[in-house]
Amino acid sequence: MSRPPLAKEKIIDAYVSMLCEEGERAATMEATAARAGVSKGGLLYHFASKELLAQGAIDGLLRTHEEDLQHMGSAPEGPASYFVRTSTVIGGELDRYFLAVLRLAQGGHEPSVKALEDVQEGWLNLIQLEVKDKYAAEAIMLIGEGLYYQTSMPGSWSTGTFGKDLDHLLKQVERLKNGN
Amino acid sequence: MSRPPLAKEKIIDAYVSMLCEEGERAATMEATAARAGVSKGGLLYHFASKELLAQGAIDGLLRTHEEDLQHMGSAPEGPASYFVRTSTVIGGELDRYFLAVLRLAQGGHEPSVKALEDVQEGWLNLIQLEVKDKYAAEAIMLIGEGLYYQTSMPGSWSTGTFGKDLDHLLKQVERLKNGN
DNA sequence: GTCTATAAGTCGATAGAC
DNA sequence: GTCTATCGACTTATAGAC
Repeated sequence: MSRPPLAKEKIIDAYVSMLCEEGERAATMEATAARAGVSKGGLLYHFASKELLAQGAIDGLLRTHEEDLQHMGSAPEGPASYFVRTSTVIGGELDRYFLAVLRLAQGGHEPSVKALEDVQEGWLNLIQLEVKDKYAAEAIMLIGEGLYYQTSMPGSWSTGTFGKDLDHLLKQVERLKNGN
Repeated sequence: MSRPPLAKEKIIDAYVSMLCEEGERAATMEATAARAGVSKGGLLYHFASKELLAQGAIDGLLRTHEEDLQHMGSAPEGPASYFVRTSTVIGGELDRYFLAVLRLAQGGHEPSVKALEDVQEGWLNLIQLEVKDKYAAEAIMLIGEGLYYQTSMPGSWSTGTFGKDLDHLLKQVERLKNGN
């Protein structure tokens, strides 16, 4: 896990951080290089184009997403509650990659849109294993996505209206889980 | 309502359309001028900076949002269902302004983030008049925002997974509205 | 009011020294 | 591997003709 040259990881980390904290427009190759502590030419040795840099962020998302599905599938509270609960907690490795790729997707980057669709499908499949009512499962998915919509607002890292009411929100999820 | 010079409206309309259809990055002043049928210099006579152009889009959002609150408050189905239902219907004047300002906000534009917070607060207040349970109202808001999260994906204009299941989704909203 | 021309700066990417 | 230097394209904004 720590074999590849250190510089590559530092660059991806800097790129993802800039996407999360300052948006896609600010995440230029020059700014990324400066934050990673290398020169622009040094960055381009490891990532020959901006497209390859974006692909690096997508790879990180898919890798951490697979790990997350393991945790979600074996969570004592069940996949649905696990999903909604972790939708509000920003700061983990998966969240950082997710938000970074979300920013790329919202900027029109097609491979990022595709990656997010795959991630979303993985979540929905697990939730539907627990919540048999298809439309209740979809409503729960939308609540989680609504929370991501909020955290995707620049400057509002985990300061959303709903973060502090998480326990009450999970009760609403319980009501959706238990059919009429 | 139709007093101000026609060119200004054409320019705002072109700017909003480009934000919606091709994203923030493509909505340059040059491209906006071309789409509005004026030259770059002609555009800058009406909007002296890109910031003022963005403010024009925000003004359009706040104006149409006030009109929407009237409809939402007097909707026979109630504000909550009206809100979720109209979250999936893209194409109206408000939706265009909302999506345009959302793109600006996601690009890090602070005045747009502030405007969206105000719009969101207006919606939540109306929903809470109907749905007394505060947390049920918040869950309904999140479902609507989850739908907006999907429509905010470039290239997926109203082709989301949930658009065709709207009737079933509204039944889930009904369950949240009627307390336990 | 609307245009052309251009200034001034930034972006991604290349070339070549060390 | 990492750097400096620089190119060509693009973006916002200004100046001034009509």
